[in-house]
Amino acid sequence: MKQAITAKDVAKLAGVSQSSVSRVFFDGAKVSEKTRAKIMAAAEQLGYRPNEFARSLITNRTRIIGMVMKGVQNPFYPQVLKQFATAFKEEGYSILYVHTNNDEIEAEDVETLLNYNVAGVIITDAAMASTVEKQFEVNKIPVVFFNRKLNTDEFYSVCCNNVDAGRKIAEFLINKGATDMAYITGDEKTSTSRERQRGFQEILDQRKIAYRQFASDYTYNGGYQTAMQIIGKESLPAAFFVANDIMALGVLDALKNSGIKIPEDTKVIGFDNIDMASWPAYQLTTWEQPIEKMVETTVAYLLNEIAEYTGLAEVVEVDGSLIERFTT
Amino acid sequence: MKQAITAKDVAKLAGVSQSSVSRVFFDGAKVSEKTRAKIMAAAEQLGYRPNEFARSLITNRTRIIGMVMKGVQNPFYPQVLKQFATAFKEEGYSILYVHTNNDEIEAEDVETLLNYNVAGVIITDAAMASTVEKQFEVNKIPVVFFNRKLNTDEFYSVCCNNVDAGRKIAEFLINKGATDMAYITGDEKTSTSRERQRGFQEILDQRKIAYRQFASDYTYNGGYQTAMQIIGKESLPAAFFVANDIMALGVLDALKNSGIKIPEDTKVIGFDNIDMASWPAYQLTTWEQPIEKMVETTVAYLLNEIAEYTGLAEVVEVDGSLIERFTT
DNA sequence: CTGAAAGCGCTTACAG
DNA sequence: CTGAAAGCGCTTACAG
Repeated sequence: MKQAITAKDVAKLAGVSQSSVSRVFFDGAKVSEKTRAKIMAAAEQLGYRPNEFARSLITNRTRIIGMVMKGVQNPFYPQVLKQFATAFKEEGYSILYVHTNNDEIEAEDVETLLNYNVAGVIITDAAMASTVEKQFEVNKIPVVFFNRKLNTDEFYSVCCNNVDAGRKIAEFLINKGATDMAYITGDEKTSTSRERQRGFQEILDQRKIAYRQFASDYTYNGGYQTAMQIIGKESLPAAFFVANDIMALGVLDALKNSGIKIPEDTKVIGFDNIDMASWPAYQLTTWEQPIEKMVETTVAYLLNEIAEYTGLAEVVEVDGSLIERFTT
Repeated sequence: MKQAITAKDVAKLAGVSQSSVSRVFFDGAKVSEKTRAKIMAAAEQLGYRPNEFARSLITNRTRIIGMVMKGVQNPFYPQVLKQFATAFKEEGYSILYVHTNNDEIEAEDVETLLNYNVAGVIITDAAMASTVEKQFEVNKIPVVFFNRKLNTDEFYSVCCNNVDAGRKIAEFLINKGATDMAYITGDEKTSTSRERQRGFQEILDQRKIAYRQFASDYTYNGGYQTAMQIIGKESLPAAFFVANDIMALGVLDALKNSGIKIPEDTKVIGFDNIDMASWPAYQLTTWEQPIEKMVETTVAYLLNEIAEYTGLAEVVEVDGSLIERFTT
């Protein structure tokens, strides 16, 4: 009842074979201009669209990209999703959105991706077990970790240059005159949090500047709570480097609520440059992640791998840049 | 090369027919426990998964829900996306994410949805031309407008009870002693903005309370700019009803930046109850949209229509509730 | 309960 | 360049 119009119908109306209809709608096939015109006219009249499933069944490939996301509460990710959706639409690919509730991508989600035989997979903030990895590999489905690096070097991964950003941030704060500093971590299982920390601490150690670290979780509430605990118990550091913006906003609110003046009493710098960082209420100095470049890189890689699978594993690091506002 | 394992392979290993393998993996088909066990064992050993495309081709239905979104910059929508993804995953459905850049859903996006023969469509903040409507109808694809109501009554639509919420908000502010009020609109093409306004103004008119209206656009920056213009030129109203939260935050920041005390000098109430509304920096009084109930209603409707298409068009309005914080 | 067979709507060698 | 035909991996009447 659904999908009433098939290539056969078009063929009949146009007075040609079904194969010719197929050729018109399949890129790369040859048809004479004359038959093409006849077929296009008939197709238009009937409202024909090729059945994507029949097509996928026979070609054994799809034009679907699996997008695995977890942290939609962080505005960074909706932004990323939007950009991927837009970029892939231009290339004729659609997005299968898979929301995972776990740190690690769930078996069920992998099933979904494999069932739909996705052309490629982008994983934004989840990890992946090595058994899962094998499944994608066996099926020659390229996978990109976006904004995450795994411990193994068996994956293609697109990140901001986090270590270097940490270094630059340290130097920036030193130049601002900060003499002791605190790093508020994100989820410590993530490469992003660890690498930002590494670069940051490296410079402070070199310059013999006091370094403290407080564990948090990449959420607004986490940042708020962590800052409150510091304010209650510890001396105030001269500057905070907070592992991402949304958490930095929490830190900022906690400090302000406690009557601490920014940037006079202490300074705060975040990471990501989400929209809110530029809001008048915050005016957060931060490190901009080059989302566009990261997305471009990811799309280019996936399209290449789709065209010819190589399984290339590599970590691509794109440079971000400091955005100075009023919290430093 | 991909999708190496088919039902045939499993059948061979289990010593049964391919039809029996199919029956084991197709809900509702009957197989004896004995053959089922044999087949399951073989399937597990080989890592068999039914090919979703072959399945869809023959049954002429899919387990894909098309999700059309525009405004991912408003944190309300990522929240909605997450809840839909989670709810549909439980039902065995996947989400095809379609990002539209237009107010009206684009022809290209409709093509995508039709090509994938989606089982149902959810449209969150875009409109739809009537030609498009027909296409879904002809294909018996159920469509839900989520948080939007169209001018025509030809669609199923799930909303918060916006008119009533507007009334309640007016009464609430009157009880707080506000004697003249302003409504800051969202995008005026949307039903949500107009209906919230209607209920709000209705009560003010009844009580003969001064009402002003300022056009804005549902974004943070829009709220900020609109408030700034009011502050420059107009007398300050005793209370603002701002058509959504993200814009209310902009209004709040503009007021605060201008040295206006809240809730003493003026009051502000938003709409949605996004996470940020509860942040210490804002503590925004707002109207909570019952996302969960709205999602449940939508999912239930779609599953019904998928099971048996009726094309039922109805506007379902779910009641929200006032969340009082410190801006009123 | 089970198997053989038709058929879903396409793509793609293979002839002509 | 074009058509007839095989086949992708399933579901589903139809017999037995």
